[in-house]
Amino acid sequence: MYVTSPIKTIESQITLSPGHCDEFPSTHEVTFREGDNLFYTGDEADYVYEVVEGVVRSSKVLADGRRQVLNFCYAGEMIGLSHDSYYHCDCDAVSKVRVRLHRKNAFMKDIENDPEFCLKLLRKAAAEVNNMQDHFLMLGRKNAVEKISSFLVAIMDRQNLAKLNSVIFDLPMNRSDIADFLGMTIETVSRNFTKLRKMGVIDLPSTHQVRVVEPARLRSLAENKT
Amino acid sequence: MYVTSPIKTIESQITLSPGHCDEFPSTHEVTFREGDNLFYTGDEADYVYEVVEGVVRSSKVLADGRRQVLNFCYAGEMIGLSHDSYYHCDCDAVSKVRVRLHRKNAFMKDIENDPEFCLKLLRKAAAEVNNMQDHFLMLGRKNAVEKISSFLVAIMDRQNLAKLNSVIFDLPMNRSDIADFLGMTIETVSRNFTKLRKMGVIDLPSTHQVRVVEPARLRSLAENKT
DNA sequence: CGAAGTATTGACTACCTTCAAAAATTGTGG
DNA sequence: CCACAATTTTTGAAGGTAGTCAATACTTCG
Repeated sequence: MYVTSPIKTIESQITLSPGHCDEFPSTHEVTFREGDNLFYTGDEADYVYEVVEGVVRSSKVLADGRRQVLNFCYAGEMIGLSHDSYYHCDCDAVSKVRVRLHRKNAFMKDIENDPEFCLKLLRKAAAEVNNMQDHFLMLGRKNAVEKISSFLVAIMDRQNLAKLNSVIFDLPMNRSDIADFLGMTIETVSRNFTKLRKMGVIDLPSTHQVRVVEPARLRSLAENKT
Repeated sequence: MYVTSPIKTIESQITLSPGHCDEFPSTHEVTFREGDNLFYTGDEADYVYEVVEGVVRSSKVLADGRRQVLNFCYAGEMIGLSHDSYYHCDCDAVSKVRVRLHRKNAFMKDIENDPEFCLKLLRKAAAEVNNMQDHFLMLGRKNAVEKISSFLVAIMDRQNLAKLNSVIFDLPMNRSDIADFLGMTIETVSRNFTKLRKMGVIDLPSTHQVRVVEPARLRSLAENKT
């Protein structure tokens, strides 16, 4: 037996479809409002979360409060699969969120009983590692414009908006989330959104919407200085 | 049947022991000299590499030459397990290196035939994702001193030197490698090694050796400003 | 409509980078 | 083993990008 919707991600990014885990009601849905916490670092990792609707944010925080956003999880993705029995990041709702909770016990049993499922997960984990390595390159080596550009390109690619000439999409997260994801400040994020707008590469119909006017140019800005 | 030495890492970090893959001579050893390339981005990923001796470096490079070192692999660790049929990073010998090559076909077969092995790999992948997330925090949010401190602490922990009061160990990689791993320049790396030395936290018997005089202080510097 | 929160813009600062030179280390040939 | 060249590392000085602090504008929500 399989659940209906696709399952994704370890710590938010491993994609598997179709999912497993419902011999019993080992699965149930919960709703969170914007800003609500799903789990904290150190909590017992009893569940694996599958985002059904909305966007969640995972993050780590230093003792003095500096925060790094690790990922934004969209519908169809999973978060909270840990290598041990505790969560290793905080997880919060960026928007109103509906999630399906999978009991970890049942989930792990499914993996053990289905080698193909396990292998698929492993392959997705490797793909995820590769994605994260690209993020390393961005955090470590790209400047502000390149970071913002990369961020927007990544969203386009993730939502299969890559091939369109001009695209408009939502940014459910606020400037603070973006800043903490890209390793910069909200001011620098804002300044560089403005910069891209003034360059004519993007337009900002509202603070939570982006129209990419010149996708090709944005893509080249994401990698090189121009 | 199992190979004798422990196997580690997907893209260098997933640890499994004991390893598999030797029903046939699907495994053989090769030696590389310092600076030699093991594989490049885009090469056919025919082998999974297990480091037996020495240290290898994986990295990604932007079009204009900016480089991000992704990881340093020590003896017992593996690199080159890709989610598809190509490598996604460059891999080079930091020192003289002996590696055991595992044919990918055989390796994958082993995974398929041994659910326990696969699950172990998956768990290690999740642990690795968590490690990489900590690296996100470092690249995105830590300053120069904190980066150098974190780097040294990570090496100590990796080599189980954590509990000693004063430790001395080798740094096989050069300043340029460290800079590209931590997302800074060689000058900043050098200046901050000097800074930590002048603070009395570490000593530098040679450019490729570090003595940690005050491990506890180094550890606190790795996370907070002091 | 007013208050609170978020985003943008501006002025100034700081940290890291860049450019440059000196010092130290490594490698090579006599 | 030493001398010299090449490379790497360290140190110095100047400059730039992003950060900080502060004020204004915009949005959201009661």
